[in-house]
Amino acid sequence: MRIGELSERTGASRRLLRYYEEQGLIVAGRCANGYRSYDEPTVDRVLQVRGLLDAGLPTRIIKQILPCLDKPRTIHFEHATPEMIATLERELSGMSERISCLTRNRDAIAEYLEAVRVDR
DNA sequence: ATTCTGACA
DNA sequence: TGTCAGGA
Repeated sequence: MRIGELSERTGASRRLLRYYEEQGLIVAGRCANGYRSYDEPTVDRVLQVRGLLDAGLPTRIIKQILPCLDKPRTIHFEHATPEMIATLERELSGMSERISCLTRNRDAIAEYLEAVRVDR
């Protein structure tokens, strides 16, 4: 399939799909006319990448654990390398940090909203 | 009509 | 990431 169909099936814009390819997150073949050509499993790959991106993982990290990705919503740790583990552990700490930061802000905002609600 | 690359008021 | 240009 070409980029247009992949875009519709994954929800990622054409621009984004080309960017993912630039970052080495997905692979694309080329047709005689120069158009990018994607195979079926690429759909899941993109969904997988988007999920990781939404989770806050930077593309450079995703690139490293790409060989562990297969079907949607699953990560194959069978192919995990020591470096990969170390990277993910660092990422885990970072995530926890971001989560606590978000939690603090959420609570602060909730409190503010509550105060506003009262005198209204 | 669809995609490509490069670039940024 | 969007979007515009200039081609194919």
